[in-house]
Amino acid sequence: MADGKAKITAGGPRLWYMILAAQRETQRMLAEALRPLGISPAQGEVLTVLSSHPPLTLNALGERLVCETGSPSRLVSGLVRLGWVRRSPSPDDGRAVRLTLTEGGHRLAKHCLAVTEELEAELITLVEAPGLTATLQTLWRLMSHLPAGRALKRRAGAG
Amino acid sequence: MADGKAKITAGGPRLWYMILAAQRETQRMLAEALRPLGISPAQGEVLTVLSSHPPLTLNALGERLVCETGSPSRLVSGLVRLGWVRRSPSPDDGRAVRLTLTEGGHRLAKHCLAVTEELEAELITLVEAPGLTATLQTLWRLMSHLPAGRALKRRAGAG
DNA sequence: GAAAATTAGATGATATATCATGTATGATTC
DNA sequence: GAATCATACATGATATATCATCTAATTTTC
Repeated sequence: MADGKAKITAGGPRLWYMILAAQRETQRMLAEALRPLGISPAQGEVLTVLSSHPPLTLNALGERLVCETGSPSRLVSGLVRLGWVRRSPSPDDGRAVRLTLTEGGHRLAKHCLAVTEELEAELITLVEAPGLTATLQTLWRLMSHLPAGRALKRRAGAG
Repeated sequence: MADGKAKITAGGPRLWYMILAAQRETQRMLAEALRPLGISPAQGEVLTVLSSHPPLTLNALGERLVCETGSPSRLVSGLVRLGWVRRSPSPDDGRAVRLTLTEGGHRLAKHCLAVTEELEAELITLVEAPGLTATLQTLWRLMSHLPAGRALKRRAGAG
């Protein structure tokens, strides 16, 4: 089986394994690229979402994350401990928590975004853009009605 | 941003998040489909690889798995405990372990493969096949030189 | 306005993934 | 053939992801 000729039918790599492999590898690359910043890919996702949105509650943050499903308490706790995120009580709901970035958190989020974009650009040139665009469109169509896809949609929606 | 128009450039969903979202969702579906069989997606991967290959050592198995990188000792231990896999000493290398499926393991592997193929067929019709083919080819090109992609290649190679 | 239902978040438990270390066997070198 | 090195696997530690449970606060219902 030569490159670019993976069969989808029985015997060829299953769809899952292709997707899983892609996830593992990109995760690895991203983890390596973010290591100098001292954060994990999941933490980076939280920082970038918080930096591009008005203050979010834990729940609203969770609705915009792909890396975790429920309310990302522990993920956020780590970032609070590192000093990048602030937890404050929500003014209008005693149950809710208001999440904001600290000064350093904002700087780090920018840095993280820059690293991510650079790595992504490398990757895109690596695989020739037109095909990748089609790929992403297909993936998007595949998932736009599933939880993880809706998380991305919410994120895009609110700017 | 409408369906099928996800931008890859800044502001649109990042490549990672699309891939991560696809992985999370397909993982969820597969886990649900395999739950009646009492195995996880990772365990299912081990079973199907073992069923289509001559007896493998732990190391050789690891080289053909996407779900884990190193030597999947613990993953296999679970399957041994369940009675689906047999660990025996390798005849020609005192360090190595020879992994084979038990009778029940073979049956379960077949069952697992059937479930997987059915689910995949559903998914493929769900997203219209031509685009998906292109997607998989692109993913394959993206990863054929990375560890996870090589694992798939080894698997395809040895039949 | 009191009781019931819902919601936000924290937390414990389990499974999984990654990294590092340890131990025994085999291969290499001299 | 003894010492060194590499390999196969197991295992401990840590981080992460998922599920279930628990508490406190809000909303709903009557």
